[in-house]
Amino acid sequence: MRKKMDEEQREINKNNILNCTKSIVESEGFEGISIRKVAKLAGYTEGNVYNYFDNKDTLITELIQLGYQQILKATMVDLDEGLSIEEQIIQRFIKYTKAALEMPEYYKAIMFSEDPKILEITSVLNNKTKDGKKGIQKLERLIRKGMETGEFIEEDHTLIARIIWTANFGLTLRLIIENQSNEKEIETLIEDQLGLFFKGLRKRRSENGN
Amino acid sequence: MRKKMDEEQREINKNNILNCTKSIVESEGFEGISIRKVAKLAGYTEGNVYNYFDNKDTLITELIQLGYQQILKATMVDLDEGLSIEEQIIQRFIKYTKAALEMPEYYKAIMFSEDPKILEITSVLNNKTKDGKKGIQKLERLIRKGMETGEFIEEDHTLIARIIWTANFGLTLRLIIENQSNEKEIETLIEDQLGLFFKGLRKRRSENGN
Amino acid sequence: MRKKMDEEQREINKNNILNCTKSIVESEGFEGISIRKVAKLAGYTEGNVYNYFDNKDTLITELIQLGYQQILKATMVDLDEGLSIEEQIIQRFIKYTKAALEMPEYYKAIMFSEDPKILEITSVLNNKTKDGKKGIQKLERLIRKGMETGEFIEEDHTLIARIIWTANFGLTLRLIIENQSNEKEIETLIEDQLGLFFKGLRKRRSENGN
Amino acid sequence: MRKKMDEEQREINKNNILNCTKSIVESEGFEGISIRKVAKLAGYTEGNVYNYFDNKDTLITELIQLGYQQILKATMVDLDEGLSIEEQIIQRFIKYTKAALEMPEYYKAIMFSEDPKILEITSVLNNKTKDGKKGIQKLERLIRKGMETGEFIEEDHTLIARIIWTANFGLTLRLIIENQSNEKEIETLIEDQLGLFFKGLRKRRSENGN
DNA sequence: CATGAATGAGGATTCATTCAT
DNA sequence: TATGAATGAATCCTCATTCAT
Repeated sequence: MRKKMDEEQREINKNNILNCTKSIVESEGFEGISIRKVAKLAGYTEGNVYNYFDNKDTLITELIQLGYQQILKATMVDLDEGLSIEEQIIQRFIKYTKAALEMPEYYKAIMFSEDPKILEITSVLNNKTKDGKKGIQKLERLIRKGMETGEFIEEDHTLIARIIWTANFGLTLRLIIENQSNEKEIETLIEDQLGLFFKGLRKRRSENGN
Repeated sequence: MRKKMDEEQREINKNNILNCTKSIVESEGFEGISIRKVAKLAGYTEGNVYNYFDNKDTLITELIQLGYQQILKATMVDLDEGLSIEEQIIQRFIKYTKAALEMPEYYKAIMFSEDPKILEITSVLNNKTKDGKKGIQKLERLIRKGMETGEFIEEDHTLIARIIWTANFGLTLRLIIENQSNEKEIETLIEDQLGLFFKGLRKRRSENGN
Repeated sequence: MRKKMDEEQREINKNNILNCTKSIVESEGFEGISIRKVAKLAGYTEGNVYNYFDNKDTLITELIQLGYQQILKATMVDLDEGLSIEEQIIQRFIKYTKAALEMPEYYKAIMFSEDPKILEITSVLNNKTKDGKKGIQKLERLIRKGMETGEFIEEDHTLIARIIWTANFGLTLRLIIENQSNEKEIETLIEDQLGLFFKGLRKRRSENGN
Repeated sequence: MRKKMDEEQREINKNNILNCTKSIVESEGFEGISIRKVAKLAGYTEGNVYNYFDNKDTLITELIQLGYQQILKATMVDLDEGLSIEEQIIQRFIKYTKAALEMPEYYKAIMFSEDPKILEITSVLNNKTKDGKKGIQKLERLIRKGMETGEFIEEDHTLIARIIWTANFGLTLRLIIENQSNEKEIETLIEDQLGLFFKGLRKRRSENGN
């Protein structure tokens, strides 16, 4: 019982540290992280931080993993029923991008990490990684489904997923870097980019069964 | 006359410093830059670097500007004659991406800079910026031309340029971050991504009204 | 009865800690000792170590005492019968030196400690110390015996013991520091050094008065 | 001219730092050295120490080299003429040991360093090192000379030198560690130890040219 | 007895920048 | 122009020890 309390308290403290670190990242960028600042902001002694994280690197790694989960959670929310595959994909990307824009520095850091542990989650051009956790696999499945239902033309669904994902990734980054924040414009841009893709993907009647 | 020599020499020295900084960036990443290292590598004393650059920030800003020019130069090379607009665009993006992949750390730094001076050059979603220096403007012009010649359907050429540019940007970054280096694969990915866009852009006979 | 168990357990735990510390010393040197590392290696928590040792210093002192006993034990092993005093001394020194060379860092630490408690055991040039624990006293006795049996010339046996002991001490240390490990060479060096001494100590017929 | 001044000043500053470090060593032992303390004692900023020494290690290495030179200088002083080889050796060892006893902590550190650069100078059991600098080579030469002049019996002079050197080394260390400081006693001990060796080395008439 | 969080000081090192020369 | 010593603050990290639980 006591043990459980302690475990809980520990978890709370770790999260406290992580959240403080996150707020540093958002205000000063990722390179602004220092154990000093983190400790001060979290109300701990510098040394004590090391009771929760072995070193700066593992702190950062955990921070990034946490951030990625937050973005995924925001993306994986339930959608309206009855949407076409195309519409589902668009809705998901809009949610994803908006979540990213709410923690821009953080998102950049996650997506730029070359830490193998992080790349296992974030990589997109690489199929050597475990399944399940990765966002692009959801997209892949949707695209395959669209091909099966005849909504899309037959193509290499892995390739298509990569093409679309990276495109939205680039757009999201430019939105962050160029500090665009008009919600409507953002949605439009995403829709237009995806729309242009889908125009090439949609099965038209003339290609149909005749 | 002597004055002129001095000016020239000064320019040479500045470039020397910039190039040395660039090589540090490629080997140690952008955060690896320090005046100490730059000075040592360039064969100057620490203090003397400050005779050429006010401070570290201006050095970095100039460095980024230089890097962008180098990438643009590699992109703006002459192409074979007789290429369709679509082919021209694809060729340019392949060249651009390859140039970026040859200086990956550098490229990331350029594209991630939020320094206003740099953004003036690199921004893509923003039309408040100056004329001809920017790469996306060349793309815009090509797309407009393709619309005028009837190769593409009529659309907002600025928007289309942004959509395509950011897509390739995202792909390029993932190639860098995930450290993909197979030239053939890279070309194929670029071609496939752009190809999917153009599929939706190409004017087909049935849309041709005649 | 229960109390006794506790006492026993306590002793076991202390020895566990001491042995773990010893292994740290051998792998990282004496300055590598930290309560953290000791605790982790011994499977205790940091704080708990303080239930067994008042502080780092007493831990180290006890450690050194333990080490000295181990070396003495290795030295005081039974020898073949029928050896001359000279041969006995040589055999003992070889055993002693080899034992030292098997725990080099540890041996250095023991012999370099200026902690009074340790010096009580290790000192050699000082006669103010207690009785039988000390290695040099065994040597002294052997030399005196050799003088009594007529194997050696009459001399100040305390002085001779010191001379010989320190000589072997210096040799042992150089063997450790210069990392010599060839067993045969080591034995030869010890034998040669002691041999040269004994050459001056042996009673020759011409000095024998008869 | 200016350059020369600067060089000189630099040398002065370096020596200042080295001497301050030396005094820390004598008062707190070798493990007491820290850049913080050195800087404070020398009146510099912590960071500035790094303008003179690349890091703590090189500072220590230079410190040890300096110390060894000081001991050697004290040892290599001119002796009275007309001394026998044996007497010369004894005199040198007395001077050497006294010099060591005047900087005990320092001496220990030098003789215990396993830094290759230092071992090149201090090693005694190893013949792979350059000649000239090393103290034992002087001893070797004297012994060989003693053999050539017929003062000593014929033996392996390298081996004899090692035996004698390590013996005195051990004695010196015990004098330091057990904090013996009576000059007369020290001299006697050294003389007695060497004397016992020489007793076995001296050529006696009966062994002489028979 | 045992836990492990917390402290506070100290460790080496690096850095951008200034300034007298 | 050029030098490089000097500064002062910041970096990450480790440590012995204490103490409430």
